[in-house]
Amino acid sequence: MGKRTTYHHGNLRQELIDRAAIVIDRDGIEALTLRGLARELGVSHGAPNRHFKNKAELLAALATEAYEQAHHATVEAAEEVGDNPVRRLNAMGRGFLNWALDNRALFNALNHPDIKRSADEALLSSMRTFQLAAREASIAAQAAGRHADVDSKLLALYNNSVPFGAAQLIDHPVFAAQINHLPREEMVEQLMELVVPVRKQDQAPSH
Amino acid sequence: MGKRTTYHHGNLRQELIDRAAIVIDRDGIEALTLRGLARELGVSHGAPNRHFKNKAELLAALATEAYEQAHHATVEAAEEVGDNPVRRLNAMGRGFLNWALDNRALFNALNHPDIKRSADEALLSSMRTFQLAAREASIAAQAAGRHADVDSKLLALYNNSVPFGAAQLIDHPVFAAQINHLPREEMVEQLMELVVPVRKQDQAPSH
DNA sequence: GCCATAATGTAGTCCTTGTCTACATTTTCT
DNA sequence: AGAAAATGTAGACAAGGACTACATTATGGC
Repeated sequence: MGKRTTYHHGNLRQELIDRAAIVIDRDGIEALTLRGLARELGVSHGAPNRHFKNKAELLAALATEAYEQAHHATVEAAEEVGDNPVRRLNAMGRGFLNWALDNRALFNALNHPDIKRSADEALLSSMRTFQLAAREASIAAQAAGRHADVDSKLLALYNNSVPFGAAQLIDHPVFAAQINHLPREEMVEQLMELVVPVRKQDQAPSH
Repeated sequence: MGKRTTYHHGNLRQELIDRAAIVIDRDGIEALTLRGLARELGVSHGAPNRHFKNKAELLAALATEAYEQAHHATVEAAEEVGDNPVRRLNAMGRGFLNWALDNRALFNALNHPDIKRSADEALLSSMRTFQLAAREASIAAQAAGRHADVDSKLLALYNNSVPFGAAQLIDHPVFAAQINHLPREEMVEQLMELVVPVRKQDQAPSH
């Protein structure tokens, strides 16, 4: 841990964010302290204040990284399935859900109810980038014929709600017991198949 | 506030829970303190400890009440629409979502990532009651022909994910901008219509 | 290369909070 | 009525957030 020879740490800001995610996974969000992070990284208790004015700002930075990662995960998943807009929308849901399940601390940061209060420009920007990609994918799929008759904003909400809600429920101590009999990848795929069916056909609304 | 003449408060435990919800709505979860609650209720700083061993236990109690209220709201919504299992499932989603939007603090408590760590028997019990009702409604609708071919546990996850995820997203500063043009009730109804269609027909899978 | 200045880390301080303990008051039960 | 349980109070202490003055290092103009 934290033993270093140089006076300056070199990369403290990013390591604070990374370590915060580890601590949240390990001990919970309530146990996250700036002083504790400083100890784990081998710097003095005041050092984190040079990078984050306060604790809320650290949370905001964590959430910013969360949105960036989520965006990356969804876009990458879409790229893997080619050009079909419906397949892309389906893939983005899977990509997001897989990312959320693999990065609980970041997903929690992204959903932290206080995040709205301390949102700075960087956070808002990462939110918008992520949201825009999700929205555009939904609109493209709709233009390709999926749920053509539904209000597009509402449809985007629906498409987004499933991965967000499922990520919440899947590691819920009571709800999770239902579904852990399925392999993760299989479960994610079947779930998204209910939202945006792609197995049999892409665009016809009935089956 | 909190001026009282009697030595004993009379109903401190419940008022701590109620006030906690108010504080969370007003100032955020990070701003919730036991001493602050004590001040607002006009009791000494140690009084809350008589009812909650620690802060986590207060959060657990808040979450317990949240699950009880959520259960009540969903069951009541189901009762209002009669016996048809598909209509009931649809109504429960609407009931939950409307409750969540009207009770942000309790919904946040119910989703607090640390809740799992401090779950006592009362909380687990309220979780199970709520989860069971949701699960049984999903199974009943499936028995009535809705998505008969899908794994029932996965289908229950899907049915639950939408209200949970939507409640998260609807008051999100960036995502919300999309949908606030619709009246709330209308939006909830249209959203659940996408998950469990009831307007045109109840049981036929195609439209 | 030199040095003014910014960036970054340290140590000390103050205030608040969580939690424990000893004690006070009230309610409950017999 | 009186013992025992429940509930509230006051004080103490450790830990954390946030501020300050100061120390060390990095950087950019010259």
